[in-house]
Amino acid sequence: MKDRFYITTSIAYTNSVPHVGFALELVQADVIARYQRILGKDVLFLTGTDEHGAKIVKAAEKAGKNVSDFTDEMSLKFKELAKILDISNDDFIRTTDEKRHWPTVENIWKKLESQGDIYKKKYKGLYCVGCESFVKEKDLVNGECLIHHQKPEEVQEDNYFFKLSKYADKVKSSLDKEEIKIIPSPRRNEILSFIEQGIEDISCSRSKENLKWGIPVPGDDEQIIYIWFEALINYISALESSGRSDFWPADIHCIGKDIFRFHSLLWPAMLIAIGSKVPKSIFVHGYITSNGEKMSKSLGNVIDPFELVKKYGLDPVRYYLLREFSPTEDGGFTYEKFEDRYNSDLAKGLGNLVSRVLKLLEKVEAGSGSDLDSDIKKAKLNCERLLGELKFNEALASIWSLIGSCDKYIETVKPWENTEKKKEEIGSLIKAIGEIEVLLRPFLPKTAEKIKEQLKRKKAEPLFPRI
RNA sequence: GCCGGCGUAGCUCAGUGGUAGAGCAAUGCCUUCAUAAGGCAGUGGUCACAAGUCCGAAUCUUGUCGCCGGCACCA
Repeated sequence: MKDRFYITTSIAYTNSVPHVGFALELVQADVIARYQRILGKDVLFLTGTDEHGAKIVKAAEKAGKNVSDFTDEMSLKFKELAKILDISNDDFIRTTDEKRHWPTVENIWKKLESQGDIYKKKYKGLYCVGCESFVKEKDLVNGECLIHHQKPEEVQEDNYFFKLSKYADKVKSSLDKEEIKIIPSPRRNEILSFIEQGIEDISCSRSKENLKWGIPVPGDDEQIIYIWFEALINYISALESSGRSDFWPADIHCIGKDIFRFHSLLWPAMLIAIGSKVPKSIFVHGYITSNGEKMSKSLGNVIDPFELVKKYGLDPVRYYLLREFSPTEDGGFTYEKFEDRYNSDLAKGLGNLVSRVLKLLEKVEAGSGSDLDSDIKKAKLNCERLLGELKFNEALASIWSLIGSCDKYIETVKPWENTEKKKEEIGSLIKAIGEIEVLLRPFLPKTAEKIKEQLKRKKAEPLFPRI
């Protein structure tokens, strides 16, 4: 039986349309998923949308829509994004799905409550009416909320709490022993030192007054399950509701750094509490910045992934996201860089090489050459190693170094000249192109297909017209 | 404030004790099979700054400056 491999992205929050940051997460996860399939694993690749919470209610109101319609619409946008990026996800889960997501959430809640890991406690906090949320003492100036310049009220409400403190040590030991591997490792140190500071129990419900849009606490109509507590469970509810529970534990959760803590502390704690296994690894990618700042609507620097694909095509977008950024660090997006990459790497690099070799092949039959074998082997080994380390940018660079070797080789042997070796030389090149095609499959599946097709038909057609 | 990271060619970065590197951009030469594509060569950096250890430091230590991340319920 094939080894199973379960990979997830985070579930995207549907308070707004998708931005290019989530596109990055999807594409990175997709490369991993495709690569694992190539390795022969039985892969399950999940993505989806996180649709509850006060922010969503607010966003829907602002859009003048009913919350349910609003989230349907937004969720669809994320589904479309995955489609236009050629993401190979096998499933798509929504937290508003009462048939698929809710039962698992309710069962886990009941289990935790029955074993005493969820309990009711009075929560005292400062509530700012303007913010419509609890505020922290340290954020106040002269006892007033900075945004609304008013004193928050002291509010007491009953909330359910999860005994996070009870499981923190166990989570820490999982992290220490790398049962949960955090990539990149500085994040691991970050969470470890955070745990060492001491962990308190976490509230896992909100009163219905403050939060209407969510999953009700089983057996208590006055409370709604806290968004995070419920959202994380998607990774399991998607499996249970489709009869694929044996895929757990996840091999890798791909997430952004903003939600790192929930995944590396709360989630493992919940899993340990219900007697389940913890995820094997958590991969934390960086942010894409625009003009040196985090993208936001108010700054007007948001990059729309749909427009990118429409303007440049699918694979150039995938290529840019994977090649330009260091996978775990922030990187700035600029159209100038994008077009530089496109022209130098795709048009003049890969595209031109395939084109010149295939033009030669149109005229002469290829023999069997092995002049480029050592370059091919080197590229293959480097690419596989780097892909295993999730260094997508460097893995691509290793493929491009093979492209460079091919260009140098052509310059040296001049296979267009009539010599006896011509056939073998072209054969060497065809072998290299064939390997490039194979190596590109996880990254640029459509382009790989095109190359394969052109090799088969021995007919050159431009892959990436210069812009 | 505390903890951690970073500061190397115009840009993106590699380089953990032994004569400064790659890719892109820019320049010159060669070439024409190819998407006005390709190859070669040069240019380009007091490796943030200062002091120290060492025969020798981008690389180790200390200090200064600058940037970034974390310091729980924010999806």
